[in-house]
Amino acid sequence: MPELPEVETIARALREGGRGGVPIPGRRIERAELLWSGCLATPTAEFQHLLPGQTVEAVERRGKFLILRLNTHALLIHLRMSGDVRVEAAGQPLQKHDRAAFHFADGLHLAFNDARKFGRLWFTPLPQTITAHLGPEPFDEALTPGAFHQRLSTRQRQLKPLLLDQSFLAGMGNIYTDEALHRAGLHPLCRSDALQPQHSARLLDSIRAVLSDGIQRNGASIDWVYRGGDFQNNFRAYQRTGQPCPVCATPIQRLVVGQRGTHICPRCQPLEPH
DNA sequence: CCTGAAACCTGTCTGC
DNA sequence: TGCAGACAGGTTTCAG
Repeated sequence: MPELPEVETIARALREGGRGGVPIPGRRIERAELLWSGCLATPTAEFQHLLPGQTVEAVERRGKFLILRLNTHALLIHLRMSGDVRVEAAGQPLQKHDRAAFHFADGLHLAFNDARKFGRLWFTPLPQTITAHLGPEPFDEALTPGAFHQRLSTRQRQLKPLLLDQSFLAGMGNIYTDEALHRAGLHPLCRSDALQPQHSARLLDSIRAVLSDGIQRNGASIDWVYRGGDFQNNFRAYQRTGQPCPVCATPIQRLVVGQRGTHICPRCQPLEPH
């Protein structure tokens, strides 16, 4: 489920509580339990020896990474396609597909659940080395329309795969990319260096608009992967094949771009930008 | 540098 | 009911 708005929603719940969640900053991890060792991307020995006893000092998000800052290290969580985290009372039984559990000293645990086993954990003293390859945050004030246009026009890439490239921009996934391109009236196969400055500005505005909407609605819940958000009720293109475009009523089409299901309005999103 | 395909996995849904 | 196939919110790696 997780793109930037979903990860942001989870980070906020872990940090501040709300939506039934409990804040975890200030809590000490007494025991770390690895239920499927394949999810740990850093050495197991450090994880087992240095993690117990550390206290959660802060919860942050960078791109789609969830970052728990501990005393000397950080725990990074990437949910990939089907990952999820739960905070619950220690008495609650672990669930099917739980891959790791962090037991707090005061009777709570944080469970990392991931049916498809794509998600990963990193336990490291230098979290910035893990996130170093990421491009700018979409809401970074330094990312001006001019700077964004510069980034777009110095590459010769199809727009959709470029927006999905985390080293170009951090946090976009399949849903929000389709939604942003629809709002901007740009075709996913349009070349990034074919955009005029006004197109780039429109795209940046659209990206920020769909991400803001998603965050405001606590993310999107689809299929059996559920988070509790309701942005899925506001999709204009994503998974709306055959349904009318909310702008011009033309049926939404599905195509495949870069191996990803892609949804467009053929009328609002012509190949030649205008 | 760019594109497309395959790989990593399990679960759900559709159609025969 | 069973079964094959398509599809799924992501990322990495490799061939051309």
